[in-house]
This record gives sequence, C-alpha cells and structure tokens, in this order.
Amino acid sequence: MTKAFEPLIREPAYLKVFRAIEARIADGALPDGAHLPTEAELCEQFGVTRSTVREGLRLLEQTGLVQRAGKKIVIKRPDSADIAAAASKSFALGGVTFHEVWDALATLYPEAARLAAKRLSKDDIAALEDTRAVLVAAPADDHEATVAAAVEFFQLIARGLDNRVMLAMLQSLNMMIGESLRQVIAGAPNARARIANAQGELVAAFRAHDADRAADWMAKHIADLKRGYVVAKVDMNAAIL
Amino acid sequence: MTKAFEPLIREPAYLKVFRAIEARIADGALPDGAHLPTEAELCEQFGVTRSTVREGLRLLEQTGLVQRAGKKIVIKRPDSADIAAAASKSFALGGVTFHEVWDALATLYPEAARLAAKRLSKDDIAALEDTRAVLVAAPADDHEATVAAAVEFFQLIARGLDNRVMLAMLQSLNMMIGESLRQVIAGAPNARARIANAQGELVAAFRAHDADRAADWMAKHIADLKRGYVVAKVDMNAAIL
DNA sequence: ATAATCCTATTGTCCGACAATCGCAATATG
DNA sequence: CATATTGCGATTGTCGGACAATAGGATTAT
Repeated sequence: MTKAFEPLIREPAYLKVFRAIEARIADGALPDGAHLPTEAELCEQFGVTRSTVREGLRLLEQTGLVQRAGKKIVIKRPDSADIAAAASKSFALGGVTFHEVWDALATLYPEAARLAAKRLSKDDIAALEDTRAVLVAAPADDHEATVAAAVEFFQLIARGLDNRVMLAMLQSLNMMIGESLRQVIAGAPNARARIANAQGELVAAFRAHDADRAADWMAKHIADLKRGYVVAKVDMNAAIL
Repeated sequence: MTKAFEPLIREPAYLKVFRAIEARIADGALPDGAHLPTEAELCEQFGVTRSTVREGLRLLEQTGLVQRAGKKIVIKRPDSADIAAAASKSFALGGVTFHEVWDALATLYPEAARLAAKRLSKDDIAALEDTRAVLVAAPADDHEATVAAAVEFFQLIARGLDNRVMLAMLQSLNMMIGESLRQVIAGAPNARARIANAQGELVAAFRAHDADRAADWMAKHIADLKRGYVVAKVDMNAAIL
C-alpha cells in the first residue's frame, strides 16, 4: 500500500520565528542596518508569546544576523570577520593542531601572496610598510606588539585580495597565526628580525608586481614559522589553545 | 580625578548560562556525546528560571555545540562540515559573487591537488574513480546526479588531505561549487564530458603522485568551470543563490 | 520474543508580572 | 542659547507557574 500521507513536519515555533526573520533578511526585505520591531510587536505579528519570540531571537543573535545596539536589535549580515571568528573558534574547539594550521598556511598563503602581487594597490603596499615599521619599532621584549604587527601584516594582504571568500578564509587562519606566534616569539630570540626581513622582501616583491618572488618569500616566511616552532619546542601535534 | 571604580560588567543571565556550558565543553568536562541534564536540572544548578536556561540553550544550539537527539541534548563539537555549512550560508547571505567563489577555487584548489598527489591513499584514489564512474554513468539529462558526482569528487579530494582546517575551507567552497555547477550544466552541453575527462587526468596524476600534473589539471578543471559560466551566460558578478 | 499499551518525565508554549535599563523628552543650569 | 540633569515611558531581562504534546521507558498482552 502506498503511503497516503506525507509525514508532517512539526517544527518548534521558535524555529519558525527564526526562519521567518532569517528569510526576510536573506531576501532583502530587512536590509542591513534596519532594526527589528520590539519583542512585543513580534509577538503580535507571529501570534506567539514573548518567551517563544525571545528564543528565536537568540538563534538569530548567535547566527550573527542581528546585533544588539543598545536596546534595539539591528540587522547585520555576517561579514568576513564574523565568519572567520566563528570558524576559528570552532577549529579551536575541535582541537585543531599546530601542524594542521601550519599546513594550511603553507598551502594557501604563498598563492595568496601571488595574487597580492597582482592586486595590491599602492595604498595597500604603503599600509604594509607602515605595519612593518610598527613591528620594527616595537620594543624587543614587547611580544604582544610584535605578534599584533605580524598578524596585521597578514590581514592587510588578505584584505588586499579583494575577494570576500578568500578574505574570510585567510582571516580565520590569521587569528590562529596569532596563537601560534605568541608561543613562538617568546622562545625564538631572533624571530622578530626574521619576520621583519621576510616582510621587507614581500613588500618589495609586491611593489614590483613579481608574483613568483612574492610566493617564494611567503613560503619562506611560513617555513620560518615552523622553524620557530621547533626552536620554541612547540609540539606540532598539540591543539592550538 | 582618577576613576574610583571599574565599570562593572553586567551580562544577561542567559549569556552566562551559555558561556558556562560552552566552557565545560571546551575544557572537555562535557565530552562529545555526553548529554546535558534536563532543563529543570539546569535551572536548579544555575539558579535561574527555565526561560533563561532555554535562551541559553538556543545559543548553544545555533553555535553547533549541542544537538537535539530526540528529547535529549547531546554535546557535539562542530566538525568541518558544520563549519563549512555555516560559512557558506554566511557567504550566500553576504551576496558573494560567482567571481569571488571562482577566484577562490582557482587559487586554492590547484594547491590542494598538489597536496592530494602526495597524500591520497590508494583507497582514496579508488573512491575517486568510483565517483567518476558514477558521473560517467549518470543519464545525460540528469543534471542533479552530475552535479552531485562532480561535487563528491571535490569532497573526496578535500577529505584526503588529512587536514581539518583545509577540509573545512575546501568543503565550504564545494558547497558553493554545487550552486555554480547547477547553473552551468544545464546550459553547457558537453560539460559532463569535459568534467569526466579532467577527473580522469586528475586520478592518473594522483596515482602517479605527480603533484605538478595534478595541479595543472586541476587548474584546467577550474578554468573549464569559468568557461561554463560564459557559455551558460551566467553573470559573474551576480550573487550566488 | 515481539508487539501493543500505558505512564511519566521532559519539552514546547503560554500567561502574567516586575525590576532593571535605555532612550528620549522635559527641565534645570551655566 | 547651549549644555547638563532629571524624570518618564517603553522595552528588555528575569521570574514563577501552568498545561498540552510528546518521547522513551515500563508494562502488559499476544
């Protein structure tokens, strides 16, 4: 006998609230920056109680689709930074290892550098030099400043690629680079000098639009990071954070 | 006058509930597969009401840290697929264009293929051939089967790299490849034959552990996708989905 | 042993209430 | 007149209790 009825889908009301609002955001009915009606109004519109609406709102909130600005809830589509932050948090929870992160860096970043050599604007390159200057100027014992400048250098490259997909991916790597570097820099005395040198060569390659050279130096730069691990005696198979 | 008091941090209780449980998951106190106590018990432990607990649970839920299995809530750390799904959904919401996705594919996948040539096991390669066989065997007018097989081929490569970071990134690209291909295949008659050919060459390169050849054919494979866009008259600057 | 039935714990939803807080308007102050 | 202060109202955060629906386990019947 053939089935007479479809299994009827029952979804909690709070999920329906979530999806309804999500759909409006997706189709542009609720544009970026618009603010949601008050909870009471949503109750009325959806015909559910405030508790239910609030559970739905919590889902939206965590998805990164809305943000509380003071008392109002404003629509904000997730940008690259949001995606990257969520991803790297998940990676950390998943116990991703130094080796996996480094491996990804070594695979992706030389190609990113290759693109950067073609795409970075003069302003982008100037910003890179500024950041390099900050790194060079940082006190030798201020590891945090060194890490910050090194990461910012990567960030600038990622942003200069003019591609939100790659930006999000590289950005999530960048956040994890930060964690890695923190552990390396304290234990590897001349790390900062080596970083500064690599950055200098990279900037020169970018300026010359020399993709091969940029990729090459980026590969060296990343390889150096691994050497840093060894010197600092970091276990490559340990989880980051 | 110097400030006499720190600004005291006040966080909604439902956020504290969320963070408390999240922390327990992060530090391993709540291992994967464990199940959370009932809402009533959580109320008691945290000293808040059920509404509050539930709002916290909704946050956990959307973060992907827990999953409802029937009535119980079980702990489940987000895996690569979760990260990829969340990321590609965000990309879609952000209006990422075909061009951005293709650009990322063209940048990342040849390098992935290079790694794959070194890392894929015999079983991995056999699975690739099986998938290719499925694609070849699919009826010419069954676009969906063709898309599925083509995407699965990419999935197998990504999984074979043995790196969760790269897996998550490639996987999110794969999900978007699906969207792209769907639009291309209907409009590009011999797309399937070209895909099958590229897949064959890739498998051969993998089998020979020839990284350069693998990267080369992958680049061609991706370039073909762009030609498909042109033939199918897809606007590269249009948003995916 | 398997299938059908009942029970109970738990979830999903609702209602009503109140304190805390934010935004804004009305007011006071210079 | 411009700026700071105060007060008010709307809105959120939290509470407590309530009830129907349901999933899962225990119990009974086949």
